Amino acid sequence: MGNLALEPLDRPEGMTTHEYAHRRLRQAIMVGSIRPGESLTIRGIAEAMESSPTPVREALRRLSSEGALRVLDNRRIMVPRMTADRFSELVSLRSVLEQHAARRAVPHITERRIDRLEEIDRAQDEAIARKDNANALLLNQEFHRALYTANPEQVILPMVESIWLQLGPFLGIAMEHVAQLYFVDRHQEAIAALRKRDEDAVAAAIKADISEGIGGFERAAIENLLRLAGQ
Amino acid sequence: MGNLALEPLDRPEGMTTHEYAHRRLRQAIMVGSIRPGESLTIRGIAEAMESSPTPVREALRRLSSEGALRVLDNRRIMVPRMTADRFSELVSLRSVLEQHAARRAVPHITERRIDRLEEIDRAQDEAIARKDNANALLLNQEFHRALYTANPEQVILPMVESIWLQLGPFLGIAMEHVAQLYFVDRHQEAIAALRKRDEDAVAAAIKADISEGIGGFERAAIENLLRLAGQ
DNA sequence: TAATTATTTTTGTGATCACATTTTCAAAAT
DNA sequence: ATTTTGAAAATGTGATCACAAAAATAATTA
Repeated sequence: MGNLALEPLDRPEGMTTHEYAHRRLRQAIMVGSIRPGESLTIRGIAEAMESSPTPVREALRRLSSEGALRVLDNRRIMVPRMTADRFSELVSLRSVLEQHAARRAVPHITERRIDRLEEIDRAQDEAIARKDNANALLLNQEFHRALYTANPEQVILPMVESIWLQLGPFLGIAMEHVAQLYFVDRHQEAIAALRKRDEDAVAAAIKADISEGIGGFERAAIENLLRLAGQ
Repeated sequence: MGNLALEPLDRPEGMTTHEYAHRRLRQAIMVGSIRPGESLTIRGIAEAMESSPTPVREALRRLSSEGALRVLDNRRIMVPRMTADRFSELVSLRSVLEQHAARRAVPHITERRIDRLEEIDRAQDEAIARKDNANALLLNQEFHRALYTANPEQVILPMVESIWLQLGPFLGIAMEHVAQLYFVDRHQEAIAALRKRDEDAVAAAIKADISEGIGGFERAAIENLLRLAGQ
């Protein structure tokens, strides 16, 4: 079952073991360190994190409820396989969900937060420049998260992150087989729209960001990629 | 912490204890048997279900990831309180999400499934007629679920159900304080649109169904209701 | 050699226990 | 009467164990 590819990830004092296990596995899945179809065992993870089955089970249950893992009939747990249909479903849902999240954020946005968005976008560009795919991915998510969390009432974000989690493993093989993930984004357009508090324009920017970014994978390309990765 | 108000709920042979605990708690929350702000204890639930802490913890973790429960800083677990803002956020997201789910279902709909929708709608009307609020609620959900699951690729449904879960406890107090939950629906309109495979009309029907149904709660009414319930 | 059977190992599951923290409740002090 | 202190109870947490089912491996048979 592999070395889990889990960078240890710092653990704040007082954090419970099950929460730590959850965060660590989640991070690994999010950045594509675990491949679609790979199966995880409770004891294996417990051993890898030097803990015991009980907290690991809690972490795995949470991740399965978050769509990141699938529990099979034999009760074994694996990272879901990707298909072209599922990918299309995920991307179209992501578009709808994030447009809505963006709209609901606009009334609460502050100049201060927009400045932070600029910062994050700059950092992402740097990561892209040095071909640091994993960090570019994380910074891209950080940009979107920083926008949506302007809205103090957060019921959407967990769902958005669930989609990211479900896309993660596929992005992992994409990054492995495509030399450089094609990072186009419409962040500057979104920022400009935010400065004007133009809800429609912000939503349009997010829509374009997604459809031209991850939505750029065409059906044939996905199937080809999956075949390449032996899926 | 009360008697949990958990009707035993039949347990298929071979179902694990943690899954059973999850289903039972989930059902209770969904139909509003557990009040907002009520806190749950691992041992209490374990005792009520005649099992032990381990599987109950797994169930509670899942429910917290599904938005049905909130884990506090003191690690205690409770049903989230409702506020007018949160309610508005939930309903607007529900509208967007279910419209999208409906659209994605239309291409896969069959006459057979539409017939089943008619059946469910009839059953719901009967439940309403005999003032059986809980079952009317469940049958309403069943109607929506039966529509969305026409789409074989299901990433949306868990999110839709997460919203239902988060609205459940509030609906519980609503049913308690408003003699009869005002059940307006646009199911017949949705069915007619489905027969014509008219995606826009289906989405419009769902949108109206939600905004005239649960969306009918006005801000003042919600705050009043919460005060009445001692929230 | 291929298929079948038997054995061993792996794995998920649920109960139990000890520990630390938090909460609750009673007693004491201001 | 209110606050403070202290003891007792309740609670979340994580490790361990026994059990049953499943998977993997070895041995046997056709």
